[in-house]
Amino acid sequence: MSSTKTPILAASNFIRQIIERDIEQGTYATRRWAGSPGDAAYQAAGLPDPAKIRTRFPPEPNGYLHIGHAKSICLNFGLARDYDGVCHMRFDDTNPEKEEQEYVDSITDAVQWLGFGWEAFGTSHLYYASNYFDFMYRAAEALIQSGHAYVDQQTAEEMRANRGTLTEAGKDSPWRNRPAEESLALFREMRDGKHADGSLILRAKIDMAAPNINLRDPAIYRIKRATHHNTGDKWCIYPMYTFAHPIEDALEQITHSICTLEFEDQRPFYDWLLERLVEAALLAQPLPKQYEFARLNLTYVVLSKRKLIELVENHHVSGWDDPRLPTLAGARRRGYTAEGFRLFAERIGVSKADSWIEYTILEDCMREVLNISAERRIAVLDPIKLVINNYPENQSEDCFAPNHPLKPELGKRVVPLTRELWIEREDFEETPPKGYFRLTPGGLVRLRYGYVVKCTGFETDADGKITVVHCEYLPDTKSGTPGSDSIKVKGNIHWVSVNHAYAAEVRLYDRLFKEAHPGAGDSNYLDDINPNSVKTIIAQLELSLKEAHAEDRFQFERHGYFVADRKDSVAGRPVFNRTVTLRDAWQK
RNA sequence: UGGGGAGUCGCCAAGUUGGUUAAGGCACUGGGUUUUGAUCCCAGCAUCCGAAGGUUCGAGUCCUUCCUCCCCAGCCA
Repeated sequence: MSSTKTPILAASNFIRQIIERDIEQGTYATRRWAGSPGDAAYQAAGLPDPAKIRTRFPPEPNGYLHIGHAKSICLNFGLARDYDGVCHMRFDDTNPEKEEQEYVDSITDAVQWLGFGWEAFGTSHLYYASNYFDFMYRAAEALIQSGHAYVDQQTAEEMRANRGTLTEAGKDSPWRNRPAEESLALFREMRDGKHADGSLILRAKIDMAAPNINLRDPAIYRIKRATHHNTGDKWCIYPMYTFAHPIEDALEQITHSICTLEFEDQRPFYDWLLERLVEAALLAQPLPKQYEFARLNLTYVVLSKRKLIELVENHHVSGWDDPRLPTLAGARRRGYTAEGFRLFAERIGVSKADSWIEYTILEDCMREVLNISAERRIAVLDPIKLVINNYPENQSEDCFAPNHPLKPELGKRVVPLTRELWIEREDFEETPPKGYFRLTPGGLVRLRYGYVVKCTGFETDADGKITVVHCEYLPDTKSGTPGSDSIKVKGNIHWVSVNHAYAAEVRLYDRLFKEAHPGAGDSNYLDDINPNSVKTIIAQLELSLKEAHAEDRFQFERHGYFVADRKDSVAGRPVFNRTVTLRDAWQK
């Protein structure tokens, strides 16, 4: 009947095909691994690498991870898992001005929360680009000595001007052909702090007329006096991403270096650099290869770092973990599950085509996972009182509600029925629209897990707003008793005993943006913010919910999936966040 | 109007070297089950693969031309 639908089966994609081909052809079979990252000589002394492939997830610790990163994480770690390889957790921390320890902590948390780890073949594979600064420096000197790099002293403005344009070739720097010894001496002075920030820069010497702008002598090492979160003040020069990343991959014996499309133009430099370092005997073949895939675009969401920061700093949301934010920290508070994200990642696939995934796909994945895993509970979110006039006062009767309709082994729990109950305001209509089959004057409806009742009247306040609904119950119709369904009713509404309820704070979240493409065209994405993205209410919950622990997830029957907020819940007084509603085929 | 990529059903996405009727998922539409208008089950859903030509017995898969979209001119990653 149910649960066999969720198994996550990996679909074919171009990256898997490349990996399968490489494994079949033994492309990386000769690699050796000495137990940790290192240069050619070090690795050569190692054993054949037990990992069939090595991938890596290389975030810069300068922000929080979001749903887009989840795609990359699932891809890289998932590939390693599926092909007997390992995925390195690597912080690409080459720019000390932007990076902080706080971010590395939140990132490792998020990756582990998603269900992945970096312990494999007996060791941890948590690495930092900054741990390779010594090697990078060595590689830079080797490049200078082989005539493949030089120290330029043009200003940033001059460099930009001489880079040319998309259609015009650039001009050689006047310092381009200075002797290698001179560049070497200058580079060492840069390292030794003898020059001001920005006054000198190390550039690769390739071709100022290259049609690919990234090959027009790209900057590879800059002077930047900043305290690094990891290396402190040891260095005042830092490598650029362009230079550092290929080296990081090579030192770690990465086989498949998977990144997003915008790095495609960078690949020729990636290969050029590594080949030069092989010539310098610093690295050995086979070299890692870079492959690019399309980053995730999700409707009704913004994923750009700049916009996320703006939303947080300008208090459009409560913080980086606001449940409305697409950050992993936010999604977690919202109640989204790691398994749901993994399902999502497989479901959307991997390709090179720019695409926009409909947000409902993500929600569906969460529903699919939660439907199987979440126990059911009863919650009245917008209460009005229902009085059963023919039911004795001071009487209480046990009704039995299954904890999970798909898993009878989880048993049932007792919910007490009394004369006065809370029911959902929308479950009563004085003048029902066509097709409405809940409570109406004179109509019958079943109190879920209890009796069938007949509406006998209702009360309103001065504004005509319904305050109390009256009914009478039919004694022989109690759920679970013989003949209880002799009277068929289509409507089935939930309820909570007034005397046995837990009045709790519940946050009803909706999407943060009301437009599928926030800020599309000339509009400002901030103007597309949904003013009703959260509604905080006091709901009447069945008493058992009072004991819920932070991050416990439930399906509130007929409403949706909710989670006890991991931040604001207190023992004995949990607060709930709505993760996602149930599907609703009833259009009102 | 330089370079690099991408265009297969509303949204994703398979489609190995050209070979019967173009996978699958989501959405949608019918029908069934159901004490959640949920779930689940069944059925339907591209004569067509950005366009136009061409090669071939045969093309989404090869060739030509064209169109559209994305990325690149940080001492960011």
